[in-house]
Amino acid sequence: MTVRDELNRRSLRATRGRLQVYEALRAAEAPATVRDLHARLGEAAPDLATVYRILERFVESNLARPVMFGDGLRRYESTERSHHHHLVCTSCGSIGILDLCQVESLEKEALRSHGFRVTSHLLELFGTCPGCARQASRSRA
Amino acid sequence: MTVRDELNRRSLRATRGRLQVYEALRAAEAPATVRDLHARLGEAAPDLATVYRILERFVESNLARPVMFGDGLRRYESTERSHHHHLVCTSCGSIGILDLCQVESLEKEALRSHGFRVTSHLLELFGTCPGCARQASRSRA
DNA sequence: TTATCAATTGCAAATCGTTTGCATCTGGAT
DNA sequence: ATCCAGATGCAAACGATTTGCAATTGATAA
Repeated sequence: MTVRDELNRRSLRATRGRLQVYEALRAAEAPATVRDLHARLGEAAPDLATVYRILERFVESNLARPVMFGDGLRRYESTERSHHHHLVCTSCGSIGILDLCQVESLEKEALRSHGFRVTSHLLELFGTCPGCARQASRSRA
Repeated sequence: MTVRDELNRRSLRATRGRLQVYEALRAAEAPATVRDLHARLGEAAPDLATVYRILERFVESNLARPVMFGDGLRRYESTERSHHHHLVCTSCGSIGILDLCQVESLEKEALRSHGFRVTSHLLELFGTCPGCARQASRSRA
């Protein structure tokens, strides 16, 4: 399915800006901020405000997913990859992907103890990636 | 242990503003934004910028803990209550507390599959509280 | 108690991410 | 080729948070 089809299927006009942002999102190796995406597109990039609007639409249409690391910046990632969580290295900022999610038991507990029905969750893990751990042990030596 | 002691123990001067914010934080039934806290203190409240600085200090000193719901606002809660997660009702905004945390297995998996050492995490659950669920079913009827 | 000084605060201005109003442009249906 | 709702560019507005700096004030020592 081509990009245009994806957009079409969601009745989103296939404008140049959308095609560009869509590609940038796909190409990103990690969740990207609006500024990141905008910058990656260089000269031909649509206006920054437009990129904001495009991503808003993408989220509504489930082409993109917002990602929050709690640093006040909103990031986005393509929905091509399914639900997962991130391993955010607090030392170098690298992002790992954890394709494991075990919130069901928490959801059950929320329902059991509070009668609360969970519909979505926010879960990100922070720590040290192997590379940074190696460096740290080296410089410590 | 009195408030002053708590502050003292962390070599934080027991200023009026700190005492006030500390009490407001304790009294809050849910994680509160800086504006919330500032507003709750009314007339005698320290400057808003000061409240920001006070909370910054409180976090450093582990008297307060930042809480992120991904809506772009930073909230704080007292650390008197130990580590837990929140049940955020997306309908009425009420906050429930879940004193259960099962990220250890995820941490193990992160280490096993990525060599990533988790040091902290961000986990919030969104959904519908029992009150809102009742209302919804009623109006649906 | 009083003097002293670094820590703290108030105030205003600056930042920064994000949103919005509005006139213009354009994709795609006719 | 025409048309128009939807999309965009641009600039201004916003709201949360931060910062510079001068004035104030806890807490310690005399």
